[in-house]
Amino acid sequence: MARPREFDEEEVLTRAMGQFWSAGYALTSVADLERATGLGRKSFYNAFGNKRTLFLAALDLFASICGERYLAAMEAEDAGLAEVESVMRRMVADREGENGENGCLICHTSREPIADEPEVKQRVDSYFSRIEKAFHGAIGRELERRRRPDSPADELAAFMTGVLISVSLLARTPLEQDLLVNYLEQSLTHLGSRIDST
Amino acid sequence: MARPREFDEEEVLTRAMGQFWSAGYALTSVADLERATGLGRKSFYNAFGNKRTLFLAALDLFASICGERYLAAMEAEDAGLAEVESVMRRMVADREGENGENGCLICHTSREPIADEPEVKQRVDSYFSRIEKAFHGAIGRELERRRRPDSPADELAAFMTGVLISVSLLARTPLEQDLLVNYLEQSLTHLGSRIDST
DNA sequence: AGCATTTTTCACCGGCGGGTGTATAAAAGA
DNA sequence: TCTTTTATACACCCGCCGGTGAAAAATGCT
Repeated sequence: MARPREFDEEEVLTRAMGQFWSAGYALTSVADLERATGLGRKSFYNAFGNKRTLFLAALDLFASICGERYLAAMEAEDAGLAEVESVMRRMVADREGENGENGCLICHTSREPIADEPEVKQRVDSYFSRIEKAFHGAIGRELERRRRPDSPADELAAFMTGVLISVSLLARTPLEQDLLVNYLEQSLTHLGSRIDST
Repeated sequence: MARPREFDEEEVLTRAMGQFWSAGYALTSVADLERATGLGRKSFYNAFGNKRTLFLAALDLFASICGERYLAAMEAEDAGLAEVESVMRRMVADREGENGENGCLICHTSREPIADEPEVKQRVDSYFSRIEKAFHGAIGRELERRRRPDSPADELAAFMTGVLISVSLLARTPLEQDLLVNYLEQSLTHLGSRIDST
């Protein structure tokens, strides 16, 4: 019927996400996206509408990737304190890998002006609440296992949510990796000791 | 001898700082600065050179103001755990006041592209290390008072540095104030318990 | 008053921002 | 082969960006 596309939409989206990830929305120009994806101007607009729409798609992709890599382990039926600890340690360790210095795209986005737009805000809020629910589930189960029905799972889940988001935000700071590791380990010590004894 | 200025340089600097504070460096245009200060284009360039130079001055002003408001209490000769706690609580409480949702200018700056420029990087680093030293001093004194010479003042100071910067960064996030208060209180609980007992 | 000096006003510059219109190229069906 | 449909290449649009030039206005000094 017509001329076929010369690019794979999913791969382009992945590259675009990488660009937003490292520079943020406001500081990514359409020229940057062309460079990152290899697409021409018009092909880009034909396929994705505009910069904003592409960004929303990138946010969704990121949420599904990171949900899989980090949150899924804590959302498992039998997840407990061990899973919380390993996930958090993986996050900090990942800072040393590819794109690691970039932290979490959604956490950064939450601090950009574009986060005021409803379609963005909704995505940020739902990701954040997914984080909190994941912690609540795992921590709650750990407390149940130790037969502490009246324990502060709410408080601890909210605390760990703050820690997780902080780690992502601190990742883009000149603070040394040592300090981040120490920060995380102390937070986990606190979590552990509050679970051990009320 | 010559025509006098129609503005007070210090007041203008303060207003400019406010603008950078709420929007950051990259997202503040010279037009924004004109609006915020009331100056005309050329007056502005005559007085401050350019946007970058003005920003450096704003950073210095901010460091001295915040150093006074927060760090000074912990840097006092006899400061201990009580001062650490009250300073941190003040920071979180300040989020509800004027400019409160903006957190700390220097913390935000550390995550902007301009932080790569040496003159900026140096200011950020020195402010961060001042924070860490302030914590180290107060926590160290508290530990001495309780006769714990072999205690982990280093670790705890680094931890609290992470907490302080996190609070500033989280301030610009859609997270609820409740969550921030809880995050801080748990961190202080951890600090207190690690000081109490090794 | 007249001059020297500085500040202010305002028009202007080239460059880059997001986004579009047009012409051409490539495929499928007839 | 010819038509239809869609994708590409590329020139182009206007508005905002940081920064500047030139002339007017306001002062102190003589």
